[in-house]
Amino acid sequence: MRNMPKQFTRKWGPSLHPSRDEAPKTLAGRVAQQLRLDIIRHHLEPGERLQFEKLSKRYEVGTSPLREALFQVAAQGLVVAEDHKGFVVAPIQFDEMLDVSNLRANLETYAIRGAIQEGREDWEVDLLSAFHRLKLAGIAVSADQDDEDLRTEWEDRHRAFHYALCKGCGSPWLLHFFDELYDHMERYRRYFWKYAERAVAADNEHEAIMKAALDRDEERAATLLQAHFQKQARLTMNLRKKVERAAAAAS
Amino acid sequence: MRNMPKQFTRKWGPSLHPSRDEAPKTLAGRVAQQLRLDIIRHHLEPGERLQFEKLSKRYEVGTSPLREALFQVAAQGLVVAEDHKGFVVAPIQFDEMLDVSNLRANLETYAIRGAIQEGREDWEVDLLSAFHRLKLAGIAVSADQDDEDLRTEWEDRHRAFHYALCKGCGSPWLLHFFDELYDHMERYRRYFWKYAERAVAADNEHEAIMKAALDRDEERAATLLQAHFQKQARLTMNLRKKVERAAAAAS
DNA sequence: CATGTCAACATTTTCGAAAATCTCTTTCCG
DNA sequence: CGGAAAGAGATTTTCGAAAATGTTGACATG
Repeated sequence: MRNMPKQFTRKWGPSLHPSRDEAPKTLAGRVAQQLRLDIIRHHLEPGERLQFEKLSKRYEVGTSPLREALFQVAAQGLVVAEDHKGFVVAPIQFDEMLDVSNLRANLETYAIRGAIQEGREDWEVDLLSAFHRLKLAGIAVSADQDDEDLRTEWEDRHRAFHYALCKGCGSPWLLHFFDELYDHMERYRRYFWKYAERAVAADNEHEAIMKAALDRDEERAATLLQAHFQKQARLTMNLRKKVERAAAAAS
Repeated sequence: MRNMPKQFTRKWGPSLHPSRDEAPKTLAGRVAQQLRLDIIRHHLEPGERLQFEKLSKRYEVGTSPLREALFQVAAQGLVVAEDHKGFVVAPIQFDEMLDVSNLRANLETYAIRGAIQEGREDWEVDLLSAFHRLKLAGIAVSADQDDEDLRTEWEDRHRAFHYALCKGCGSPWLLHFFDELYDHMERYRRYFWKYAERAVAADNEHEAIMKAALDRDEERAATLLQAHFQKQARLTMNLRKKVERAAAAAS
């Protein structure tokens, strides 16, 4: 046993997406995380060119770590790299948003089915507390719709809730894709903050989904989740028209 | 119209995974592709440390492009990066293989449904020719099971066939995930070449799936595809036991 | 004998400058 | 006037060396 090659003894998990909480020890990693946040939160505009000189000043690093950070974020699609032409913040593309939303619907449905079949006790506990935290943040936001920090807190907890739903499925690859897709979705949702009041709080839907999951009712949970995504997609498609009209009028 | 901000006018698509055919113009990109192939084809061993000095000689590049290449491949999970400790070829983990396989089954089923609903004429044509090419390669391989090049050709066409199945769905994100997952799957499949005769050629299954797709019979296609994956999973799980017994005996 | 500390070494990470590539303007010719 | 060619300028990409970090083994200590 003791002489088995090390590829068999390593504990498994893709260890891809760096966990949101743990800070990387290298400059490149830190810059990558800052970049991600700056893009998701629209501190960097969609379509904006990312020049090394400017970013070097902004993040106070040399070209090497900056370059590595850009590649990390580019692999995720939040920036696009063109050979010898540099990097650009990924543009806003409503068709892509729909694609992301549909794929999320599929993946999370798959995940919740797995979680309901295999999820253990701590999955239930985490899910329950994630929902509670989301609910409280929802109440806070509806009290003051314009507070950036409250909305950001809500976003974080919303992500945590959906993540908690999926977590029980025990598929690291799925959770990795979840993270990548959710980053994009959050960016799109934040994009609409500028153009419209917050989409109707869907916490009752979240609660229904959670209850179905805790009841281990696979079909009900799947149906509710699909409906949840479809409703969100409808709402954002309406906003899309609004935004495009506004953009057309401005020209 | 002409003054619309550029994020609306860009044509859409995530443009993530660099297309397999088009060669990157930067050193880093080229090295990344070579690295991918070397890992998938086991020219670099699972678990092997990737030291800059050695890789610098191997690929004849400096540290900067090498580092960028490693990050690109690390984002895909074929190598894992540890801060200040360097890079390692992703280990072989059978649990992960099962995860990848299950996720592929789900994603490709989702894709084939979309393709059957929305796929256009050229999708059908591409699918048909991809199958034909796969079939021919299968015949060639069964004639000489030990020819590396023939098997590699078969692998390429097998990927192309599954890709052609999914392509009609028109979801760039799904196709991106497909590429990432398939790279891992191919690596695992090649891993078994060393330990076992090739898994039974499943070209009759491929043909049945293709026909169902061309008949636009969504349910039949989905069922056949699921069965296809389940059968492959069973086969590889058997091989897994064999490999693990061999590894245990060797120690 | 086990445990902790320190120094020397190996390796990764970062920096700053040189080389390569692209872009934009100007110029020249049909 | 239109379009190709050329050159200046801006930007990205690459290299090689310096700085930072992790690792190993010897030595001292409980």
